[in-house]
Amino acid sequence: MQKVKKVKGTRDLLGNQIILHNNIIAKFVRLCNSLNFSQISTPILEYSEIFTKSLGQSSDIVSKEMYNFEDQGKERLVLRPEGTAAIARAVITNSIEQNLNKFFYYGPMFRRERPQSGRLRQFHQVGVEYIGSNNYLSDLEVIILAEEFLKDLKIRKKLVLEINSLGNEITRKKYNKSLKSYLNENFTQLSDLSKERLKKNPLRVLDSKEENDIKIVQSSPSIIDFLDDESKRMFENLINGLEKLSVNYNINRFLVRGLDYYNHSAFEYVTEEKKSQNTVLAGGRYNQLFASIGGKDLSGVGWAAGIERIEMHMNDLKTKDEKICFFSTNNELDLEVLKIIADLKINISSKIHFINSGNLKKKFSKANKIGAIGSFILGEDEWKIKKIIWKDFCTGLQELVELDNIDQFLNKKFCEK
RNA sequence: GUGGCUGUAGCUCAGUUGGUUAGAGCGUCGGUUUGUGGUACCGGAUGUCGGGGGUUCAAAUCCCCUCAGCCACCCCA
Repeated sequence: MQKVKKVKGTRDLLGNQIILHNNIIAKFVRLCNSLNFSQISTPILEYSEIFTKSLGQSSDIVSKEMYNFEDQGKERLVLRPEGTAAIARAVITNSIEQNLNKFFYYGPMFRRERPQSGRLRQFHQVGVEYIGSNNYLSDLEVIILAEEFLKDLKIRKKLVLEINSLGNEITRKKYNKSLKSYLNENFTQLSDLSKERLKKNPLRVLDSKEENDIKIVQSSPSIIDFLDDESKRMFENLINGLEKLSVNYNINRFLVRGLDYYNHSAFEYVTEEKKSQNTVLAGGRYNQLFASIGGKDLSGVGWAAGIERIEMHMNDLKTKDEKICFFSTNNELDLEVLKIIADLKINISSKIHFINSGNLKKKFSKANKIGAIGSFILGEDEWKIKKIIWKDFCTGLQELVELDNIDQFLNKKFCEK
């Protein structure tokens, strides 16, 4: 049985899934608008260099996960793997670098990985970017937005906010050196994987999952001790602010970033479930991003959340949409029924469904099966006197409604709900 | 990219140590006479047992290959 397949790691959204998906976005949009973030939508296609220059050649995203191809005009294009770099590009190309830009966005992202729970090749993100401010208060503002968003979705309590500072470039350089020498002292005890990581990106050893690595890492030097005065002040201010705002957080000195453009604050909302994909929302500050793709020296802070990962922690929603069916007793009246539906001038949340086949019994049965709360039935006798039957499926009672009054009848019956 | 598990009707699954026409529940369709559903009863249809190859008198069942899905590593949202 060879059915047509969908592309690996992609999903069709239908039924309750797309309702949930749209709900999440709707809540996000409402919240962002109210905090004066404005929407931006950038293309899914970008030139490869937008990401290769900003994320870093050595990052996994660039080195092996990007959908990267040459189009018919011999241009190197990619399906965007993330939002931040693309938005930075948009800020530069639209010449709005001098503005204070508060953006929010949502849409699909693409990474060619092996799919598993909470990981897809086409996935969807919502995110915000606060660009042009180097003030820790902006960090706080986007974190508050994240807090409100997660509370609105009723998943905040399932998550822990972890936060760290990566300092600036100088701190990182110094710290890297110290960490490297520490790890080299313990080289023989490291896992093979971490030995490899030590060469490519020593910071990554910090979030290894190997038991032995974790032990070694416990007594490694802490990046927080390497922060220069400016970075230190920034981090302290941020922590202070979180305290003042009663945001629950956890300082996690092992929290690092795989992408080159991050510095200073880094934060993640994670679940403590054993699931492997436990990051739901992640963000931080970036000060080298703009320069890396040829813009002014701008700084920003932002985060992105995976819609699919949010969904994993949400309860199944019960859709309680009311349906009202219309059908005839005699198929010759079907066009009349359709005309009645077309002429309705109503403002109700219930959905109108026209049943167009089967004998009368079947029609009732169908109406019942789709969960209708009641039906309008047009019979020959009633049609002659310009009336239609309304049957309430809960009570089983019927009444006759004047066709001229059907709008009022419906509005009155279903409006207050 | 590496590893583990799974693949039988539309869906959820059963299928005993290889043995005749491959099963159940749900769903679907039809019926239980007239213009009335939800409940009940009766009946029908549907599968190249993921695909290909092999072993055997005989394969859903054993072996090999392949594809797909799930899960984990890597990495990340």
